[in-house]
Amino acid sequence: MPCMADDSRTFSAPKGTKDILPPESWRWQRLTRLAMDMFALAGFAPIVTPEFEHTELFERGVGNASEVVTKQMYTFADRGGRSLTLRPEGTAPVMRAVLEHGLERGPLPVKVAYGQAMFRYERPQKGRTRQHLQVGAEGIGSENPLLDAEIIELSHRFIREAGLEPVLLLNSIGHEDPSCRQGYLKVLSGFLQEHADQLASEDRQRIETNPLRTFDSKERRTVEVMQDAPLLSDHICDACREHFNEVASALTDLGVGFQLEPRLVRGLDYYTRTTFEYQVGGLGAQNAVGGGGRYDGLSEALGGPRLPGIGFGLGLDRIVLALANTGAKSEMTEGAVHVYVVALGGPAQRAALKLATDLRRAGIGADLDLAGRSMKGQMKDASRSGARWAVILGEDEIAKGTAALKDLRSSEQRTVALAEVPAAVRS
RNA sequence: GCGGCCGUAGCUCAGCCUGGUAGAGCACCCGGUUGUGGUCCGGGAUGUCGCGGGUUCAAGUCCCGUCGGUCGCCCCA
Repeated sequence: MPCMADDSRTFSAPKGTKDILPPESWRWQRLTRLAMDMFALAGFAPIVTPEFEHTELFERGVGNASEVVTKQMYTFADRGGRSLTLRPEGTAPVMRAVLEHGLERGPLPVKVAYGQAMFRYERPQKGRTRQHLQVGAEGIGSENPLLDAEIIELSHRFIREAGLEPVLLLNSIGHEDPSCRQGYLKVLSGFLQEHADQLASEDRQRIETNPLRTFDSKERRTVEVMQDAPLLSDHICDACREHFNEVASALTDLGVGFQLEPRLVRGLDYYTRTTFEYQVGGLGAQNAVGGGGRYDGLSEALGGPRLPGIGFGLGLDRIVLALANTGAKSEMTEGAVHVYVVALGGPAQRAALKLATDLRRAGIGADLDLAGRSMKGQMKDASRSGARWAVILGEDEIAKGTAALKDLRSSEQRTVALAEVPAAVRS
């Protein structure tokens, strides 16, 4: 692959970014539309937030202890000296927008959906780039466990509709209170201290900073120790347990299969209670195509009122990657061109452009050759374009006000009046 | 931030070990048909062999550096 970063004549895309080119770009567009349409059918309206925010939003929202904030943010100072950061995740910006515009004073829950790029400064590898596209939805302003179920069912259905068979992992991580998660963290820290000498050194450091994350470790020694670690699910408060049971039974009602995963921990600090993650194969070292959870304390962390909510984010890049692995036929090559207008001779080109334009104005996909190809070349290009019909305009046809209409599937050809072409190709 | 592998035509890659004038397939364009595609046949264009330095009469090939890609660790969608 030519890389010309140090060549003065050409450029390459920045490290960790990529271009999405035809024909693959069709699949991306289709998936994004499918997501936003499905979310809309469930009452989630589109929202668009800025590509960058005040750095402080993520520090306070996502959490200073999280890896995303400490190591992975694209932070820069603008000309006014403000510290800004390219959006690394979608939920904090949405909550900020809700609070800024007082949407929480309207009907609740606020239900919004997005399809936007996220930026994280990481070492690229399979399924991980520095800019990736996520589709997601947020339901803000309700504690009802049925909202959890609604959100989870929606994300689950989208992944399946996209063509994957995900495993849904479900857990509750309780809420921030001595009677619940904080109490548990003391128990867990105690346990980790006791076994500190058996942990991998990197995990030993996390006892102080973020003990929950030791459950994520892939170090064999740590994993073995964690087999016997006390589980959060055994220590959450009654209210959280009840909430979780409601979510689980509602999901069962809806026919959504899930797997309880008491060790599931997610990387963003704002999560409370319900957390979930979707896993599929074929992603290399990565295995999650998406996830989400409740963030009942996020609004208050940002200085707003108590405003519980839940949402999810799904990585389009990983979904596309996993799809390629299923061997799912990529019928993504077909564009929207239905008619290809073949022009014979320079003067005919003008008539061909006119006809193609008329067809487009009538809502019919049409293309033509403006590169000066031979007739054979144009017919080949017509075939390549995926068009069903070829309309041939030569001197004879123009003189008579007709066109030769060829069905590219059956190879049948007939002559029709020029004005009747749109009607003829509609059938 | 750390480690493995890889940079040769638009794409996939051979050539590198054993230094001697740059190759294949696919794709693209033209022709085989006074105006007819998807098959077939013939022809054609295309490369600072990632970049910089070193060794040598001679470097795509050997050595050093560098940039990039890729996969993994960490973490996450």
